[in-house]
Amino acid sequence: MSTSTRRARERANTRERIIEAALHVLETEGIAALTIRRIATDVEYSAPVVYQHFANKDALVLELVAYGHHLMLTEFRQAAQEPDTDRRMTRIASEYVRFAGEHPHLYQVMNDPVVDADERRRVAEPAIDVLKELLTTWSAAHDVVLADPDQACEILWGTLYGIASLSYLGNVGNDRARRLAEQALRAILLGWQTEALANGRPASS
Amino acid sequence: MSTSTRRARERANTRERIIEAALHVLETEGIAALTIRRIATDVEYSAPVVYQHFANKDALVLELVAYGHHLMLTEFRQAAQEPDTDRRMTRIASEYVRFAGEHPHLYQVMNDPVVDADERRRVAEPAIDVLKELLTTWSAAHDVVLADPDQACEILWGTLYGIASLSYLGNVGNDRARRLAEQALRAILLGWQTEALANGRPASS
DNA sequence: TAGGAAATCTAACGTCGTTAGGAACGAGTA
DNA sequence: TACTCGTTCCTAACGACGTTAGATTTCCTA
Repeated sequence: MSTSTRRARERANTRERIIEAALHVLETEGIAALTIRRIATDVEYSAPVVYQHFANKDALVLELVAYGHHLMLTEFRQAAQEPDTDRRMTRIASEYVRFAGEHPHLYQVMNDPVVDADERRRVAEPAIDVLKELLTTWSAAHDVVLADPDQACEILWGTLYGIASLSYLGNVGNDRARRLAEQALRAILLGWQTEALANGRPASS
Repeated sequence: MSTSTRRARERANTRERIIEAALHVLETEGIAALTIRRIATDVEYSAPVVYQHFANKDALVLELVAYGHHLMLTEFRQAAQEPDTDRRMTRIASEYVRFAGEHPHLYQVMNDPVVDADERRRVAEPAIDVLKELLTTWSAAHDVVLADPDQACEILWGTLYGIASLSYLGNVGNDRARRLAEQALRAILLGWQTEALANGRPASS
């Protein structure tokens, strides 16, 4: 009995080591270096051992994607502690882009079309939920009734993703991208605010 | 003399056929099917022949990327004919996202980090310039002085890219993404307008 | 200590991008 | 017409990839 639990513990341990090795390779050398053989070598095993812990390479990569979103989520929660409602939104924007700049390869994999769309959406959900929550409190604080909060959240998420991509695709530097994101968010929110102010009817119709 | 020109013509012709075959494979079967051997088979040659026309696969792919931007540019120019200044901007947004939805695999390759950043930026430039031009006329028509028009253009470009990506990454349907893009653009522009109106000073500070 | 399951390895398959080396072709010249 | 030479093209191969099969070793248990 005790030996079987120990074996299970060892199994879980090597599984974790594989993930960590994969993450290290990805972050330090990019996605091109992320091969099964390379990862196996780093954990001092032969390649087939990896397949005892993951069905295939995609499953392993998905684990990295999930970790990436987890990491991003914690940074989001930190930014969400900002008391000022408006500044909180721009900080989220800034943090999002900063994350993409600090973990370019991880960010790239997090949004790589090769990983299954459903899985990608699933692991991204918690982070999106934080944004949604912040948007809700923002709209309440400014008496802005959004006709479709989900839609509004998707707009913000897409905008942040796009501007962060400008950075990691090399179109603009990360610092500049952060400013762009902050301003984009500010402009969108201000637009919704004025729209709601102009007609008593809800914004984002 | 005449034979050498004929040979050159034939060379250029097979080169073109290779590009067309590659484009066809990409658009109909996706990037995973885009292999040198497959393309060579489709033009009834052996694989090494491709390397007489392109230094490597990346060079061939870059040709597809350039074509994609060319295609997008023509659709942009068409949308730019819309007389109404505001509607013109939302139409650009809509067309951008529609393009991504109609040519998902091509769009994916157009923004794939594996193609060189400088080259990618270079081939994308004309399309961005159209957007910049439209933004300039828009700001003039609304007496909105943008502090940094380039920055403003980058924001719009990034936003469109992000929201279009929501569609091709499978987060939202294409029709919905088009509406999102239109609204995002509308909100941003309205935000800038308000900002400019509020203080006599320029928007997008 | 013998047996059997679990863990691990080596070797291989098929595919990829890419290159080397030689065969076939076709135009200009003796 | 026969020779030559540059171009064009193909077959074969290399190394690396993800992945699987089968043999071998390790280690617990009875």
